[in-house]
Amino acid sequence: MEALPTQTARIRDVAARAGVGVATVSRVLNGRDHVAAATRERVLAAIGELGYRPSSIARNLSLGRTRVVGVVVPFFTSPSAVERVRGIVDVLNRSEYDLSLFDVEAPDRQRRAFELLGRADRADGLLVVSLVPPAAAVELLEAARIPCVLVDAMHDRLPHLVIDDVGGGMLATRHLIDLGHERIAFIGDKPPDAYRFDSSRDRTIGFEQALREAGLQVRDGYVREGTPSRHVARSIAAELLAAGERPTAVFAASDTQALGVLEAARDLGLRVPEDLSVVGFDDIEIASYAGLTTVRQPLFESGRRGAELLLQSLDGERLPARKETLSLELVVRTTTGPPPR
Amino acid sequence: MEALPTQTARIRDVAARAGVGVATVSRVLNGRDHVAAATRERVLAAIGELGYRPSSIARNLSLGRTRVVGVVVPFFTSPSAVERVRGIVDVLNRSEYDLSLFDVEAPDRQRRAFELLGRADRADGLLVVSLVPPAAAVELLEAARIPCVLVDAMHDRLPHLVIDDVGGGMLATRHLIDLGHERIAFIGDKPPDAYRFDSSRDRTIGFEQALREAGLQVRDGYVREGTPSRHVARSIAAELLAAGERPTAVFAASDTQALGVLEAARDLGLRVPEDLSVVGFDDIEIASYAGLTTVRQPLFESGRRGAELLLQSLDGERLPARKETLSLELVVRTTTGPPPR
DNA sequence: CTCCTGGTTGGAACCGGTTTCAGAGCGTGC
DNA sequence: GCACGCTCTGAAACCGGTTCCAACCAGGAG
Repeated sequence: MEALPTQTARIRDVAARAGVGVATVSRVLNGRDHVAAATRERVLAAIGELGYRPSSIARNLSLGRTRVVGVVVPFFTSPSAVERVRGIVDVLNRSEYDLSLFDVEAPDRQRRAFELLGRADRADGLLVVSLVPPAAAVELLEAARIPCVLVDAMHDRLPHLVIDDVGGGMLATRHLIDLGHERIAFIGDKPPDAYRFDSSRDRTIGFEQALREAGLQVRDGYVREGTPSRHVARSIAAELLAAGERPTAVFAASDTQALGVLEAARDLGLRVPEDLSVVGFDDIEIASYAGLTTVRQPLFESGRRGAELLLQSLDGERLPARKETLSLELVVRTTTGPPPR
Repeated sequence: MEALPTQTARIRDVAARAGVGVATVSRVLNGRDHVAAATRERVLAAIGELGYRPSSIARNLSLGRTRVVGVVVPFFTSPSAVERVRGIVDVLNRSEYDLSLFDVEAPDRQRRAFELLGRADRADGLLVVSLVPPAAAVELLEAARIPCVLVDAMHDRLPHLVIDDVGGGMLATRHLIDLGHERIAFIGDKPPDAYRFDSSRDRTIGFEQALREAGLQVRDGYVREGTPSRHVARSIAAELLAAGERPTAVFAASDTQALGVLEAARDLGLRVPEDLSVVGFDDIEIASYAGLTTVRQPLFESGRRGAELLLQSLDGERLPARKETLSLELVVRTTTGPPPR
């Protein structure tokens, strides 16, 4: 009967017990060749008897790696960021890497996080979601040879995954135009601080371009900017819909904001889609519940793909600092229809 | 003009450059006493010139800590788990600890994750969300002196945070009874596998108890069990509502399921709350959008509190393996009203 | 002037693994 | 029967920090 080891066993304890050297134990642990079957048995027995578990900290130091992938993400703000993280988790789970979550939210927290990004000795590679790392951080990363992939952000020195926001904006807007709408409003975001990736602006551009191509004009006050929150979108929409000549359709830069628009419509007793059509962007989980017509972007897939690229890079492959564009799809549900006559 | 260091500088390079010993550099790095001001200046200068950043891996080995908190969570399944993680992130962000996310989903992944939990050499402490660690894992944790706090799960040897599910079930049910409902149905979950925490059952118990106290009977076929998903709840509700004497109110074990019930009602052309009242549980973000009456449980707060407890424990405090119960609150919105006459 | 005290300092041991390298043992080809 | 080559093995160096401990130094007390 073994007494339970009060102190954790080390590799040399195992070696002593098995009557071999530490090198041999290490070879057994790592499934290396050149260990006689009998020896391997003895080592395994010793490991079992001592309840030995190798210290990954020590292993990491020796190997010079952390076996950690850092995920830098504005975790709090958007449901879509969470969905991307899900994709990342899905891939990393099958790999040898752990996932370390670095949330960035408040401006000062953000700065801290990018210092973290400098102190990247805590991760072998970085996935940055919806954020643009400052130049200094990129240089540090390069100097330290820490691979980094951007998801939903752009950078000419790093591989990155984006969608065609302009095209998406056009997709949504054309759908409304095809239905016969002429008074179409857009609700997007104010340009964020320098570190946040501004996809709303490109969607605005797509919106305006589609209108122009159809020979329609962008009406005064029909392009509004707020924050990504539902509540703000709701009050902006309330204003917009209370106006004399109100729009017959609203395109929102995100599903979250589109929900705010739907709330405003409900408040005013407007029927959707009879009195008002609404299109969102993202296709987050709730969109299907709300019956929201939206531009679907592959959130989960973007996380998956980003993680795959990073793993390749961690595997020694040299990734070009290339843009990869994921495809969009219009999902028509029940919040859009012909304009009222 | 310094050439950029092609190889990362080590502490002994800094020491050499500053003309001091490594011990002194270490003292400066860690803000220790017993370093003369002039010496400190020289060391700091050398650090700056070499662009030195200490290796946290080496530091961890030396200190015997990882400075990582592991969060074990079924990240994929429920929006409520994400909200709890948000609370955890919020606390950990202000601490010196990094957060490592261990997702568990598929049954086999689950087993792997609890092996992970055994290989807890990757974290100094563990937060387990909505999961009950198997006995073997708990023993390992105790042997390895890894503190562990459970959030939304129960265990008599570990500190844990729960809500009063029975009470919550009663809260929701009494609300419906007070409105005059007598034919009230419940949609919950099938008992999950052994590792998942079963809160649905206690909510059922509360439901039945409230009915009994009001002198009402639990009708045949009015207690249904499915999965936590919206779609399954929707089809169960569809069945329930198509029956001859359909319920006038439904209490769902989660908001997600309640949304499924609302969909089913919409499909059948039933008005809510005129024809049917619906109550959920959790108060997730979308609940307010849907106007769902629900039992609010402090999801974010549970994460915060769990993380705080763990940090205390990591700080050397000895936590009792005590249950801590968070309070519930009925949030009345627009999906409940008096029954149709 | 000597002794003592307390602040500074650096050498070396240590954390727990991996890996290099040289050597031991043994079978085989000639 | 001998040299060669292959497999198996362990001592020791190494990864890059922290910290113990002894030594050094300066200033104040006696």
